Amino acid sequence: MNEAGGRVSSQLRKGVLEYCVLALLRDEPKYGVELLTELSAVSVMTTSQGTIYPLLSRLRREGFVDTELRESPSGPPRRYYALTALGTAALAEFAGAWPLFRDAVDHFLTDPQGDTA
Amino acid sequence: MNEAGGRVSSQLRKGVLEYCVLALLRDEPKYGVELLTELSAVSVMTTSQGTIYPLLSRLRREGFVDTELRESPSGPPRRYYALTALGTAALAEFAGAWPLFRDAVDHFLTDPQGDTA
DNA sequence: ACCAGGAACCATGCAATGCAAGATACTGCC
DNA sequence: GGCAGTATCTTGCATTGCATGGTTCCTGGT
Repeated sequence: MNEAGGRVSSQLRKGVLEYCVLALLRDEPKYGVELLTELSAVSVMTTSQGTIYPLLSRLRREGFVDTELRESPSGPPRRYYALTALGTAALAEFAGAWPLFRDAVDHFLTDPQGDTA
Repeated sequence: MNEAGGRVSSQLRKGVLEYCVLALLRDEPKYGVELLTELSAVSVMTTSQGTIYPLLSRLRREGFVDTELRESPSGPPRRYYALTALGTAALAEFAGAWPLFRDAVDHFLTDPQGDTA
């Protein structure tokens, strides 16, 4: 029940977080906590470890990312996630569907009756 | 199954459909099948009775809408749904949260590293 | 009167996904 | 050895869209 980004934002994240993560990995491999940090940079996308790790596992299981364990300069080893060709394609598919969806919601919010364009 | 608006759009709808319905009711009460038709006008929002009726039941249970049974000129009676003050407030809350969320996704899709503004 | 068909509504069971809470493991410092 | 900090992962749960099927009511043909 956090007020600022509460129930609404939580439901909004469904099905989008996955692609934000893929987008974050577009340029270079990153590890879990790093992704968490970059997501938090945009407050509405802030999420937790309990969300990100199952999500990353699923992405790996479905072949969207490859993983590689690397030693950390200080701490336990980090698992780095890198986009595969399949992951790139999935991201592209989302990038195509998103504007349609976004404009649809904008449409309903601003002009529900659609008559007085 | 529908490929064009398949798994991606389906997940995108989660948590948004509810508010699109509230937006549709903003100006005047409407009944189930009518909402289904207006949603379908924007293809990515197309959904089914199995989605809309449980959703409308929930909106009623939570006090976002009031219902009124009216006779139909031809067919069984129609249950009309009208926005309550609570529903109007929920819609306003969503209308406030949506632009933040929308811009966040746009940000990740277009500039995942966010450094070269 | 009777039956076929369609319009409208609703309930049940399932799948996908985000989340809170907790468990495990590795490193460095004292 | 013990403690703190970083990082990964698992389990159980709540929410929500969806497919399927069933019920009620009206209309039209015979």
